Formats: sequence, C-alpha cells, structure tokens
Amino acid sequence: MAPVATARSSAGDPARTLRLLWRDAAAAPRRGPQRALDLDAVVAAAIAVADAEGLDAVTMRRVAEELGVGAMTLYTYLPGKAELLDLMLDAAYASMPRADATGRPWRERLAAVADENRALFAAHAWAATVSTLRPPLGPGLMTKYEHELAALDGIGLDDVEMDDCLTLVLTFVQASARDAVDARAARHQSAMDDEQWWAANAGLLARLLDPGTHPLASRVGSAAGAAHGSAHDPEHAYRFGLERLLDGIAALVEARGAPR
Amino acid sequence: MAPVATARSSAGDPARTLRLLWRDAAAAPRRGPQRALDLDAVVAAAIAVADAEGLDAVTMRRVAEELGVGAMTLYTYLPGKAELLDLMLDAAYASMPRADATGRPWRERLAAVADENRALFAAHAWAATVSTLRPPLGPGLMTKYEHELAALDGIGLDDVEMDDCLTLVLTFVQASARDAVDARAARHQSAMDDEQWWAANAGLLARLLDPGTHPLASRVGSAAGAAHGSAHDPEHAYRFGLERLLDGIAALVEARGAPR
DNA sequence: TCGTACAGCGTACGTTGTACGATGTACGGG
DNA sequence: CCCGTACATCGTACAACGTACGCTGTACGA
Repeated sequence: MAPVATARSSAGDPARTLRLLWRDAAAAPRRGPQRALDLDAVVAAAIAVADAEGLDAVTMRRVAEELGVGAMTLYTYLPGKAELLDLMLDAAYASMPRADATGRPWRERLAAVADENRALFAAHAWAATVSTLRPPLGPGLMTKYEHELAALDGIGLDDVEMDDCLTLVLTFVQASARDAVDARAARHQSAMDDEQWWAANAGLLARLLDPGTHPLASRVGSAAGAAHGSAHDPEHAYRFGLERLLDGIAALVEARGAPR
Repeated sequence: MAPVATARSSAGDPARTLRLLWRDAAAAPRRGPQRALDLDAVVAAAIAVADAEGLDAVTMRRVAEELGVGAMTLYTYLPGKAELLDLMLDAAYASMPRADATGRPWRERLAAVADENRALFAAHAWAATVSTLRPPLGPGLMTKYEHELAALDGIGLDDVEMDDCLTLVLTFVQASARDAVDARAARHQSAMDDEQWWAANAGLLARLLDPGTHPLASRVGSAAGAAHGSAHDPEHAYRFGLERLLDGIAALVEARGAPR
C-alpha cells in the first residue's frame, strides 16, 4: 500500500493541551520517583525522527526507543500522540528565524513571510502535512503570528482583512509544500522519481488520449510536461502562485487607498 | 489517536494502472470461472463508503463486505489499494457536472471552474485528501482538464501559463476543501465542533497570551475569532481567497494585453 | 473428457495507538 | 527514622490495517 499519514492534533482536553504547550510548571507532580526525561527531550526526539524519516516513522515505540525508554513511558509525559504532534508543531514554529523587515515595502515583507514558511517546510517537511485547522495555541505559534501580522500592519487593511490575507498566503505555502512531501514519499515508496514516473506515463497516455476530442489537454499537457519535465513542478508552482497572490492582495490594498 | 489518512495513489506499474483506468478490454481473461462483480462495482462501493464515512472507512475488508465477497477477492480486480484510490478519483472527476460557459468573460469561467471543484469536494470530501502530485491519468481527469483549460483559452496566455493558472486555482480550492474535511473529522473524533473548540480555548488562551508583547496577535486574533466564531472559517477563507486569486490572474492577463 | 488457468477466500504476519495492571522508587507525615 | 502512598516505568494484550500465501472449486480449450 501507499498511505502518507497526515495527522490531526488537539484531540483531547484543551486545558490540558494548553498547559503542556505553555509548559505550566504547576502541573508538575511532587511525590514519586525522579523522571528520567523531560517533555522537551521527548518533543526533540520526535522532531528528529520526523525530520530524518518522515511523520510516518514517528511512532510511540520509535520515539521511545530513541530515548532509551519503553513505549508506554511516553504516556507519563503526554496524554497521547495527538498532543505530541501539537508540541512538535509549536516547537517548529518557535524555531523559525524571523528577520526584522520594518521599513521595507509591505510586498517585500509579505514575500519574506511566505519564504520563511517555505523554509520551515523545507527544514521540517512533516509540518506541511499536519492540519492547522485547530492549531497548537502555544508560544511558538503566537510569536509567529505576531511577527507575520506585522508584515500586514499599517497598510490600510482592517483586522479581519489582515488575518484573511495572512491565512491565504499561509494556506498557499502549505499546499505547495505538501506537494514536495508527496514527491519525496512517492519516490521513497515506488523507487521512481517524478520525472521517471512522468516519462513512463507520458508515452502510454499519448496512445490513449485522442487529440481530436481533447485538443487543449493534449497541447497544453505536453507543453507543461515538457516545460517541467513532469506533470507538476512544485518549485515553479510556488514562485508563479506567490506572484499572483501578491498581485491579488495588492489590488485589495489599493482599493483601501493605502500608503507605503 | 487522531489520524486522518491521506493516501497516495499510483504506486505500482504505470502501464497496469493506465489499463485499469481506461478499462482496457484486452486485459480481460479468457478461461476460468465467471466473475461475480466488475471493476465499476468495486469502485462504486468504495466511493459509497468514502462518501458516507470518510476515506479512513475505506478498507479492503469493508469494501468487500459491502459487495458481499471476501476481502482477498478484491485483489482479483485490482493490484492493491493504491489503484483503488486512483480509480475512485478518476470516477469522481468523470461524474462532475460541466456547464458550458463559452461566450462568458474569462473571470466568470474561471470562477465557475473553482466552484465546480468546490462542489466536487463537497460531494466527495475524501477527494480533497488525496494527493494529486501523480494524478490518475484516466478518462475522467482528461475530460476535466480539457473543460477547465477552456476557461483559460483565448485570453492571451501561453500554454504553460494556462496550466500554471489552472494549477494555482485547483491547488487553492483543494487546500480550502481539506480544511472542511479536517473540520468534519475533528468533530467526529473529539465530539466538539470548531466553535466549541474555539470557545474552550479562547478564554484559556487570553490568560496565557500577553497583549504587551503580542499586541497584534491579541487584537487581530480576537477580531478574527469574533468575526468567524472560530479560529478559522473555511467558507469565508474560500470566498476571500478566490477573489484575490482572480485579481492576481487578471493582472497577468492584462500584462499580456488580452481581449475579452 | 480432462488439464489448466483462473476466481474466490481463510488464515496469518507484522504494524499501529494505547488500555491495563504489575513492579519498583522516593517523598512526606508520624 | 520509617513506612504508606503517589507516582514512574513498562510488559503484555487487543483490535484494527494491507496483503502474501496457498487451498478449493470452476469452466474453457484442446
């Protein structure tokens, strides 16, 4: 088979999850034997496995093995795997380098935000596969959110529009990054990279697809295939899409009669 | 735990997969007992299960049970689950209603393409979770591709740009739809819908987030939360994002000096 | 008529998250 | 100083998953 798991986070009690994310010291126990590890070590080990071998390799057994403990020991640090994913993601957010771009034009600032997120997904590809519908509301995300909103501050948008524009850019960057993850997973599982896959299929498809009934598909499909060497080029799609997105946001900013 | 599987397709031999997608009759056997089912019945059963209970419920055992046969019987119709996903997706593409929009302005045509895809994901939410990096190159996709390229034909873009713009729109619609799937899966697993989740977290977060160090996050976050009743509103994000995207593409079309 | 190609499928294996309960540790009240 | 108890650790077990293997029975071609 060939599944690439994406996982959902935030499954359990919100208060408990927030206490973990913010490392609430009051939650620490008083009696009993000393703990061999701490939460940061567990999260770091999980991230190391995910970076090296993908999110599928992050199993409770594997992370425990990495730390030299039994699988069930992890459950004394965390309620379950969903919370581990929340903590991994918030830690990844916290680790992002954030260049100060004050004074530059908003378009440059927003492009930098997109590139920073693209770099995040390049460093931690697994992060692109985690749903952010219910994001980990930890210190890492909050710092990231504050920084990214600054790119959209003072250009004439209201608060909701600022959030809308940021969401749009981040959704796009994440969607682009998922393709890169899929490409890696596909290569790993089928021992065939995208170019080989496309080369194997393009010839066969040419015999099945009638250019008479599908003139545009035949012409444009082969033009795009030839240009990218495959059915899809994630790098090109990112650069092209980001420019269109910024143009679209510029139209909104101009409609609001903005300075800078 | 809380995984929402997305699955990869196109794992095996490309020629075999294409023969299945295009229902190559020459691949049918000559001797042996009569078959109780056909490929279309298997695919239809799998789609029915996925529509009703999500892609996670589509297991080989479950689909077989739905058809009144043993699990291993499916392997006489298909090489494996990856091919089943390819066939499901191509069948879903083939089933999309396609209104003729010739004569209308390109922006309306492209918005219609986006809405048609959004409707696909509304009818078959599971389709949004399948990677399309290596799409099922079957008749359903080819018809869809031809139809969608027509929306971008004759407006001054070259072949590669037409494919780029279509890819951008489809990537965006799919990313939006994934959020809707995640929302449903989250509700199913945590017995808490997005508004309840946000209500439970917003109050707790307010005590952890310092408005002094995170002024924008506090202000914009609560404005957006109040506007949507949650951390994220997929429906609003779709409408907002599509308008920006079309504006961005319009800038490209104008730069090419287009008519219509 | 019968050899053989094929359909159907029962069983089994290795993998997952995690519930349960046994065992051992070390703190705090007497 | 000492022991009850709260806690850490983790071996075992279970119900899923995809699918490899090999057996049984069918029906076509010679």
